[in-house]
Amino acid sequence: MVYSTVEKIIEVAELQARAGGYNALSFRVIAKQVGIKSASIHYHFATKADLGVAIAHRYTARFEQQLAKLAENSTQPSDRLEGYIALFVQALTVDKKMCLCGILAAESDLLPEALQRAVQVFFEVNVAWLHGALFAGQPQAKAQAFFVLASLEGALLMSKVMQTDAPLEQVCKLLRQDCWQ
Amino acid sequence: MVYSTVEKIIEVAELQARAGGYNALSFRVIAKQVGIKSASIHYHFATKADLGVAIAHRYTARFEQQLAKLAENSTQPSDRLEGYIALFVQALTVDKKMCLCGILAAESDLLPEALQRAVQVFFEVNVAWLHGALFAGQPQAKAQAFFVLASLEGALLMSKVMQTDAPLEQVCKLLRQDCWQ
DNA sequence: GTCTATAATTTGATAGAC
DNA sequence: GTCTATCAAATTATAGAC
Repeated sequence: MVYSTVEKIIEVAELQARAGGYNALSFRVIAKQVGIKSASIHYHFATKADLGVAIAHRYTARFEQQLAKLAENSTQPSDRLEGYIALFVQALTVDKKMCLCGILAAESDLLPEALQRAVQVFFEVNVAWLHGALFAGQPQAKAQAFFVLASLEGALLMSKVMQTDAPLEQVCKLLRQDCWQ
Repeated sequence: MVYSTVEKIIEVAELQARAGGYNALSFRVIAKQVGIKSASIHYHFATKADLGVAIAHRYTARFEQQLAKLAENSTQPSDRLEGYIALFVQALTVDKKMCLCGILAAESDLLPEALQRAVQVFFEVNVAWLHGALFAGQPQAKAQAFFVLASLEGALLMSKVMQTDAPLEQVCKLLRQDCWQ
């Protein structure tokens, strides 16, 4: 796998933001990890806000690809839910990081407007997919979509700070039970 | 109501942290709002980490008082759930801010250790209360407790960034329906 | 308890050479 | 595209006067 400098910057920056949020992003720290100087980052991203938006866009795009694959690989809503859950379990157990847009959403009051909007899109995309691919036709489809996403974001955040997978695991268990009782 | 300088500092700092997280806290900004100089804050809180811990402690203590009052005022689990839900609805619609410990939990990877622990306590306290006051005796009490807290924290975060109360409202609606079906 | 003054560091960003 | 050099501003924190 060959990465361009831009891709490396975004990758490193994403991991940093997923650990400490937007204000934890530092051009110098990113540059050091990429192997360039901080001034060079400005060639690719004029401002920090631009970099933030780029991270959010790539994160959302990657998520969308995975959602599309989930819908291809399974038609059963319960199978799709299982795949959707796996995305959040991976964040916790493999990446050992928050959901990028989860942490940015929490900080959204003080984010640059363009970044706020980019984070908002992530949630709209997810709610729309859950609504259409999991709960289509159900009487409270929209509420169910909110519920699944909210409980997974919240459980991820709890598992991070409580330093145990239990919250996310238990929430997933109840989601599997309750979604189509 | 008369406030000491320490109380004013904590109050202002809490609101700031609930908008942008730990790194958005600025001694100078806090000092200006309180009406003192930033150096004076160090008289009350030696380091920024100490201030962070103080905010989290007061936030958790206030929450605990409200939880105790909820348990006093009602014995019906469904009534207690209603009161519990109201705490998060108030954060969104009155304070128009995140839950302090929700936003700090998201950032927990890069927080000072003492603050990490303080935030962890908030979640332990809430899970314990939900477990005992709402789901006592139920087969999946612990999982239910995780579920209620996670979905409310997540819904709050979604409502903030999507700039609509819908996610929190819909999640609350489903919680009322599903908790004791 | 609060102040002034200042240290030491880090921040995002720019100018201009190569 | 990346570099060096630098700027202006912001950061937490400390020393010492009052």
